[in-house]
Amino acid sequence: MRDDARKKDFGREEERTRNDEIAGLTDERDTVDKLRVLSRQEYLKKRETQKLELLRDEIEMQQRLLHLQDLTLEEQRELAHKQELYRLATQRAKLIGDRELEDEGDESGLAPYRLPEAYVDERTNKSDKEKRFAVLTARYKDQIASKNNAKTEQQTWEEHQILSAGRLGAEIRDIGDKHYDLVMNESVDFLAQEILAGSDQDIHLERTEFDPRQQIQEQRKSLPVFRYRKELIQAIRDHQVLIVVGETGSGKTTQIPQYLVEEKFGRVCCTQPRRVAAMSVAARVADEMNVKLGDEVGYSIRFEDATSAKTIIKYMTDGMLLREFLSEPDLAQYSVIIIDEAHERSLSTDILMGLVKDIARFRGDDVRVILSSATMNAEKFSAFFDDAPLFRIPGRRFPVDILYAKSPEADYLDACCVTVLQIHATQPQGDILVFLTGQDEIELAMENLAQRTRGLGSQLGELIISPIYATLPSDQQAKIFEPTPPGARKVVLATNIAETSVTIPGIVYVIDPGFCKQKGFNPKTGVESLVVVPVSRAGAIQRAGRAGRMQAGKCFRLYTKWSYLHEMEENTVPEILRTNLTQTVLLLKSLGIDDLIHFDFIDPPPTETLIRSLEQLYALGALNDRGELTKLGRRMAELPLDPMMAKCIVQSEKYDCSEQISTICAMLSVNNSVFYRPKDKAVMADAARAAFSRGGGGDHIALLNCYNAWRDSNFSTQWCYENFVQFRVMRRARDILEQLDHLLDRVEVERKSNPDIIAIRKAMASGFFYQACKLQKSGYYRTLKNPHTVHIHPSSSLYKSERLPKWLIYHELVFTTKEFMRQVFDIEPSWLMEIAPHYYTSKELIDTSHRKMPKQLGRLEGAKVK
DNA sequence: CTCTCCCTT
Repeated sequence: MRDDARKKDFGREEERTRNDEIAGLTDERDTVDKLRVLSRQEYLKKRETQKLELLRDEIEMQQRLLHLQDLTLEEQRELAHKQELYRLATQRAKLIGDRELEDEGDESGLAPYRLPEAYVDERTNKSDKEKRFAVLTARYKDQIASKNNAKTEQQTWEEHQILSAGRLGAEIRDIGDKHYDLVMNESVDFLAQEILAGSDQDIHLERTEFDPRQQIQEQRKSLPVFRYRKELIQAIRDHQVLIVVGETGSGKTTQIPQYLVEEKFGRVCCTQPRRVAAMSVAARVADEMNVKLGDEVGYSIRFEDATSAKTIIKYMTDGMLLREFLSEPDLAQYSVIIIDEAHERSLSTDILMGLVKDIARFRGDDVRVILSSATMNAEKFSAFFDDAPLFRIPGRRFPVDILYAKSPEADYLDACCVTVLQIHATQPQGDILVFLTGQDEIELAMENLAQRTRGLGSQLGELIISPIYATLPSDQQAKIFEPTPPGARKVVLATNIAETSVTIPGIVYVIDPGFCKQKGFNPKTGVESLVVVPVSRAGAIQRAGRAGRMQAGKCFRLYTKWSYLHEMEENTVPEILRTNLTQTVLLLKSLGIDDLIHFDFIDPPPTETLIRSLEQLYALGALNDRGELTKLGRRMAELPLDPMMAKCIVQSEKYDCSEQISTICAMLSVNNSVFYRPKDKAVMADAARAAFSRGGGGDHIALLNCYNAWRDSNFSTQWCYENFVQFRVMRRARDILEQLDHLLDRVEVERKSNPDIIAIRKAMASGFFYQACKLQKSGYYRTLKNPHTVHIHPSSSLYKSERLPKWLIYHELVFTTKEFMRQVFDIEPSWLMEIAPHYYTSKELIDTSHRKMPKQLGRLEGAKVK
């Protein structure tokens, strides 16, 4: 308190001196100018770190955008340029420390470096879409401008590509090359077996060198889809549902909506499985049509709606369209519905397909449906939509040689590293992409590679090792986009993120060990799992394709051709078959779909999953005993949360703590790592994390404390850094909280604050009573319903508690090496009687405190006996 | 005494 007051006084003092200074000036205009300068100085000082953050985000954004368009050298160079700017700017910030920005400029006689214009309004901290997209689209404009030069690097590059693409299935080298013996004594033998054919007949484009607008139109005409325009439009006229099969680079996502608008089909919506894709494709199309983004062409994603009454082409995430069904069940505003990337089979896409099929029947000739997919699953989609015709458009890709291991490898991680070095020693220039299963494995591989390359520096070129996975802080993610220096070779160790979400420039070689981590769900126990499984053939093809984005490439599969053909599944099991569907079931119920067992799913989920969801919704009071949606259920469906959390929010009113519960729900929603734990600073990170749970109350209260502390720091990045908290994740939690706060009005919950941790935990328990468990004599826990043994996850704040709580509620049950409860808090059994008398009998909730319960020591002994 | 594959409302 006192500290705060002093700070405020200090601020006022400063202001006073400044005002005195200003008062000394006679000319009013000078005053204004001076004010402007002062405020600018103030502004610069205050916002420098945040601006750096923005630049970094922008880099990240652009990197994510890259995968949507064909990569050009311009794009890469611009990105590299930005990264260099960012590097210099951060370096400079470090160097000058507290010195005034203006001073340095004077000393050197040069204007100090200024960051690009911020596109975030510093008052509201909201992004200004127009500015933001001016920054984003500048890239395309630059590209067009530079093409007007006599012979650009772009042209040279493309000419080179045309030549190299001519040799389809370029020579396959014997990997057991003679250079290789110099480097190491072990190797992995490969057999060259097949070629993932390229299709690049359209790469040569004719150029007219005048108007940039014309250039854009020329570019559009060069896309493979263009030559099929007439037939495509005719097919759409003739058939209500059409499956468009086109590989990446065919231009289907950007062009088809434009053709439809040019042919006056009416309003078009096009769904994407990812947010960045929806945004960047919309930006691209707005540019091609020469309109302002958000007018005729717009996008709609969570937290951002860039559409208006004028919008005729709307790109959106699939989940967003699903939400639109709630307010407009027949989607009457759209004349054409395009579901893009349907082959990815995301949960939302699958549900959409069922709903859209129904709409198509209901609305008749009034609506057109287009499913856009890669080759896989296309026939299946056609069968689902009553044998809808397929329309095939060739893509644009370079050939990739595929090599299989001669015999299975026992230790694939080791085999990966050996193969990396084999490629490095024997293959021509080009970066390597290795697919691994998770962060742990990536870190192991980094160590392994570092060890193997130690002392080899003089014999081989430098090997730059970069990791990439989703929870890696964004500044470290940026490393994979840095151009490889001449003579060196980059190795990117990636998770599945590199399969679809991020495209890394310069990759020529792919190493595929054939595994990935995959989420699963056991409907009988409600346990989620995250286990390593073999990839499907479709996944393997997708991975191999990553080698052929820039030039002809090679893919090394660390499994035999026999296992590829006989042991691997054809397709990845769609998400709908391996997730908890409670939230989806609630959504469908609120859309008036009563008979879920017979809903038209393209792949019907296990009946147990649906029944479990229905039971849970009944227990929560969202459905009545006839399975009909209740008023409570309708309110819960409005909230973009898991029904258990939605229930907590609705119930929080009773405990006067809706603010606290909303905060906890927002923090729980950003499920992945709020807390950052680098290996070398693990002790410090753990200590910082422990500080949030000092007052007790379990992990949920710790999350609340964490958010509030960050809010009290005025959402500072520095604070995040000091407390090993990920800024990116916290910012997302803030967005979610803001959205929940708006929705409180709609679900008629009053905003109230109550810091009492008992009230907060009771409110949380009113949604999660379903997931309670009780300490056993063994020192382990046993769930009350569907009894089975579970363990507190070691990352939990209650893991090390001296006296283990007798009763716990968990947020999530995940099987990895054991059945772990992630995010737990302790409760009194009497609360369960108070909250869910319909669900528990008093017998189940007998307090056994009179009996002797084990402490931490006893638990360990128990483990030893077993 | 363990890590959290990837997405989305």
